[in-house]
Amino acid sequence: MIKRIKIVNLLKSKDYGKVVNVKGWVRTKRGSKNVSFIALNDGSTINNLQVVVDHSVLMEEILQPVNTGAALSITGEIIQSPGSGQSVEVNAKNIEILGLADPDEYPLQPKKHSLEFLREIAHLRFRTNTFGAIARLRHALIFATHKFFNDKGFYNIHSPIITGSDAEGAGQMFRVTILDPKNPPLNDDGSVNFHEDFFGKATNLTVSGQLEAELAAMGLSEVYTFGPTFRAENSNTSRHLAEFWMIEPEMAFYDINDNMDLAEEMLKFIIKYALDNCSDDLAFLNKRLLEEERSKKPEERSPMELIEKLRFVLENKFERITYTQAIDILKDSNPNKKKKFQYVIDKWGIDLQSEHERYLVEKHFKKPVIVTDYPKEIKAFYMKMNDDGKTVRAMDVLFPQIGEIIGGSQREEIYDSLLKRMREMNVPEKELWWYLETRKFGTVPHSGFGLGFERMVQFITGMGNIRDVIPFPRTPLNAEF
RNA sequence: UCCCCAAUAGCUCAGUUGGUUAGAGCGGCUGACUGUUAAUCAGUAGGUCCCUGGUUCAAGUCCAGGUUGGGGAGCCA
Repeated sequence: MIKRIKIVNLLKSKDYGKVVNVKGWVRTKRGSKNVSFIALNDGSTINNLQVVVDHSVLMEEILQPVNTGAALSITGEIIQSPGSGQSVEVNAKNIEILGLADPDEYPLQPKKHSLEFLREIAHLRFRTNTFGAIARLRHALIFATHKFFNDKGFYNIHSPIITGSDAEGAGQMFRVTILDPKNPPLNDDGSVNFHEDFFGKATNLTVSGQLEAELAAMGLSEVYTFGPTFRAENSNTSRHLAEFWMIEPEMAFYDINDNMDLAEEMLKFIIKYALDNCSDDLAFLNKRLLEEERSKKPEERSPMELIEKLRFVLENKFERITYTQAIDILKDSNPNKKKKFQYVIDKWGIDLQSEHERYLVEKHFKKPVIVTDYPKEIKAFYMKMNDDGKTVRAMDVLFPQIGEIIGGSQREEIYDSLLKRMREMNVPEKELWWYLETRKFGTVPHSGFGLGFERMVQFITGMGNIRDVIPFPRTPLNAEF
């Protein structure tokens, strides 16, 4: 029995004359009278293996039903390729058909398909160059994330996916219940009696692991979560999912500056990991983006190619400004004076809109920007109050094209101050008794942030729509597959 | 949820002012071809023009409603 070799390793091999077995899916088949060529891919690399079928060795009839999409097991000899597209190829001695793909039904062709079409056949899109590259990159970025934190002595914490608290304050939640929706048990006042539900209380899917991560950090010092997150918002944009993956580090003894340093170091580590380990896939995505941009108007094109942009982020320090400085810059900016902004900046205290964030990142600083010290009114209850009593130690990391990639803060660690903020913002203190207790027993200054994993994958792959960087996207009206 | 745009062959698209039998490229199939690179060449099949209703002698084309998709905004990561 000849052992199977993966195409990624075979393409690096120089064992000419060695007989090997490869298995994979046919990308294209082309032939002439005496010889046929099969481009075979097994997902181990974006590059295809060229399999040569000499019709004097193997009957052409074997290949007759083989088409794009068919799965083959091929045994043959590694040879140095006389052709120009590759250095190594395989001379087939035996071909076993593992599974055919009826060309009348199989939707993928050896041509460019629209991303919209591929979204409709998400079960098959792993077999394309683009989605293969994204899947491999996504994996590498997951691995790099764990490596980064592990190397720094952080512990990975599995925060709960089902939560009994609806006070996490990050948007609409998905209810988790085993009650009969047509006939739920009712209280005397007609409301649903959740005491009879599975957990004896109303439960939801988590919108954030932060509060639990804070609990862990209060004993383990430095922790991070990396888990699924669910938001039942009716968001229809290219950067929102109802189910996404979030990375949430939480660190005891870190102030807001330590927090920013960590965020910047982490993003750069992961980008560098991708550049160092995924060069073939990135080169392909770089080319893909370039071709896509050709159809855009010149003024809408990105000033940098994908890889160039990643290097640029890596080599430049993120700009750090306060909210107040951001408002001053925006107030004096040309688009604001000429009323080009849809929302004109007139006074301190308003929330920054996408157009403002994009101006700061893409036009003014031309690099990632971290905005800190936002007005307390537009930020969450748990953020540490500054001495001015007006702003909190929040930080948003803004990236070109995708906007907010990280949102974080130093947390309010003083019991009385936190309780005051909860009451001001109508956060139910009774439900979060356990959260408050961390401020009662051995409280320490601490910080953390949340990074939307898919937004980072978007940035690194150059994909414009977040639905294309997660295998099976969950968005309003879409839970197929 | 709001604003804008789109839906025609398996895919990507064209379709004039409303006017006869709706087209192209790619892909499929058949054949040709001395090693091709999304091969090439010849031939061939392939259509509920998104759905429902309306206007009209006549609708792929105009109007209304709906569905789905895309872009932007909000919510955010």
